[in-house]
Amino acid sequence: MGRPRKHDLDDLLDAAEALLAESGHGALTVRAVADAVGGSTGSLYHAFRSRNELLGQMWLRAARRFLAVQREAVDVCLQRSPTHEGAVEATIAAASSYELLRRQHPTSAQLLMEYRRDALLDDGLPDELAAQLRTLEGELVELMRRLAVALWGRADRYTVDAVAVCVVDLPPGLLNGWRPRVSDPLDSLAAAVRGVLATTPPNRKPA
Amino acid sequence: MGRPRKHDLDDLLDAAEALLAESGHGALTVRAVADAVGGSTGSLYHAFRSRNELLGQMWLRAARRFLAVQREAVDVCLQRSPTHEGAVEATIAAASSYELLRRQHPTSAQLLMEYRRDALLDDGLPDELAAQLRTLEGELVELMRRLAVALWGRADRYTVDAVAVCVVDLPPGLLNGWRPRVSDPLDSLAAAVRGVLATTPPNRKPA
DNA sequence: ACTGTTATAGAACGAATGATCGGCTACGCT
DNA sequence: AGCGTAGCCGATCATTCGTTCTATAACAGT
Repeated sequence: MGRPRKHDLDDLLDAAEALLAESGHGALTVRAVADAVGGSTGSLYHAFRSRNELLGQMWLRAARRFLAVQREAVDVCLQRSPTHEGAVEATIAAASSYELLRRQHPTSAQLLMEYRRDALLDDGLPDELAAQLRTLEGELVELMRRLAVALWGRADRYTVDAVAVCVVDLPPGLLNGWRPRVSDPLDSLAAAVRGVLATTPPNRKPA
Repeated sequence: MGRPRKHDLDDLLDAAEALLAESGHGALTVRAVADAVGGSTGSLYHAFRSRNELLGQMWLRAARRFLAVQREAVDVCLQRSPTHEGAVEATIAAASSYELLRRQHPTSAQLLMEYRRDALLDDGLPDELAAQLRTLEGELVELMRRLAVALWGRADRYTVDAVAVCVVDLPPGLLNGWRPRVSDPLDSLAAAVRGVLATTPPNRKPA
């Protein structure tokens, strides 16, 4: 019962992502999002409690999309070849999955690569949203632990740290396209990942 | 002639950097900078034509500091050992020089690692400032060309691109300390640089 | 047709922003 | 001593922000 929605919630998040991707952080205002979908600020505040929650939902959706793509890429690689080299390729695939996401959801990929969560979101998100973000973060850690086990047979904080470097720290700098590249950024990323994996953990060499 | 300055221009830039580093992009307002040095907004607008020029000067100073540190690190390495391995270590030193800068000017280093120039500065900077930024960028390219020559004997767009990956793209993600690290980030960086350099250029292997 | 519920529209509000302006102060020079 | 210049101060401007508010529109159930 009640009046039907004029705009899907996803449309609002799409508009917000598009504004962020095309015009930058400063252009992402409540009014701009409302105008972009042909709505009003009032109805936007009926869909989201605050601007911060809108940004939080936007981030959560992008992160979910990313994790789904990354999970599948890792699964395929690990299943195809359960050797150490297979695990290395799985880690490269995990790092490269930003590029896969970009094909499906370009603005989501750009969002995740260009902005850190803390820089975009303020504190004090609604409890449920904060809980979902924590859950998702836990799932990402779990995926990294699986990679660590596949690589070195154990998932302690050293090995997981090395995987995190490859999967979290490396990709944004290498795949975000602000600098004109002549060679394929994915090649650079793969080389960097191999370099990091080859030197960790300290007392173990790849077979 | 004229009244002497109450606050050095560098003090204003220091205050701006400190605000940016400690409280983030949103806290860097004209009033906040003026308050931080115990001055007024009016006198700040006497020192800088606009907020944008203040940010531009801040960026320029940080970039100059960075290039100076990086230049010296590269020179020392290249001079000590003119072999290919020496050049590799020089490239690692260039990439690691964010860490050196952090010791001398912590907020400058954080500024350069955390914020992209285009994301912080608006267009339409004063001509002289824009020219100085271009000049500095040219000097950075020149330094990268020197590294490319030391590494592979030539500085074409492929080799310079590879050096740029190591020196420009890799360090911010690996050295910016938002994620708690257990192993030394500099080790990860060195490993990543070695990985990238080992796979470029396509038809050349390290001696 | 009436009622209840939900969504929308858009004006309005207070706070904060970048920028401007006129009056004032402290110095060097003659 | 008096003047010109450069710098400082702080009230003030118009604008824009996130948010709130009230009235209205569109549905479902009876």
